[in-house]
Amino acid sequence: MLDMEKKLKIFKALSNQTRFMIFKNVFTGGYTCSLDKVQPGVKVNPIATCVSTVAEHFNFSLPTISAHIKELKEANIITVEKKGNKVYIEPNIETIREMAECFQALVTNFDNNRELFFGDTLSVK
Amino acid sequence: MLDMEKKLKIFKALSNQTRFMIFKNVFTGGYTCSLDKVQPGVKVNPIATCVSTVAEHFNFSLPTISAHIKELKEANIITVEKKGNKVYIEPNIETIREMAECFQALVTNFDNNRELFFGDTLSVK
DNA sequence: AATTTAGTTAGTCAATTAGCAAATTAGCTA
DNA sequence: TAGCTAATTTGCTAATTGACTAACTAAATT
Repeated sequence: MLDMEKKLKIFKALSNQTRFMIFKNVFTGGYTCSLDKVQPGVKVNPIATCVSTVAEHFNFSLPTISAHIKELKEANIITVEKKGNKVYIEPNIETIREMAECFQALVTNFDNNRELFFGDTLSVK
Repeated sequence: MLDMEKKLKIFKALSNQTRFMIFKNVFTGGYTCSLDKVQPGVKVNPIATCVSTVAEHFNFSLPTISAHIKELKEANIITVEKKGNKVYIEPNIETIREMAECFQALVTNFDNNRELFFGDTLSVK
């Protein structure tokens, strides 16, 4: 379960446009870099990318992108794994699934409460 | 549909602990202030609260809380309505529903892609 | 009409953030 | 081993954020 502190980190990580775009592209596999460069025998998720490949797609310096990726990692919405001198980045689907569940729980509870206590109406006299 | 700019605002709004707590309590109805003070004939959501009632529950000044509420409003995750000299605050369930759908769509697409393209396995040789 | 209540606006300040370049570390390659 | 590639760390700056108090506006109460 995601406690408040973890949620705050996730929201903060996703509140910056650059990080949001990195996340988007890591998540949708837009910047795949691993399959064509991987050493024989190295096991890497085929949608993984790496820091410099991500950086190629932004007009920001590598250190800036690296720092953003670190923040996404610390929010636990991506995972990173060093193989050789590259750092492979993958989406952390479990955290996203939990976020979906949190928001959905809010909606469900809200609807249930409204029905149970207020007869499914939003206004009172 | 929530475009990127709207999502960024929502994430930013929820990335601050004070705003997160305000949101939580507005959403779960913890700080109800309206029913016992409402004027005859004034229609207010029974789970609505107002700015000063929220502020009572925090060790921050009223202007600070007011500014936080403004940011939550501009992120469209709460709505505010002035009645007399009070501002009643309500959760905006529709935006939360959309957030739940966005995260769920990400999860669903990820699972589908993995199954379709990678045979439901995360690693390749 | 004067006072109180509810809330916002304006101005200030310290802390944090997001960017950069330079230096450093670690691993690969010739 | 020397040099290249990938990434991180360090130190810097400008902009933004989150808090405050004081001053203000608007509505309700006395």
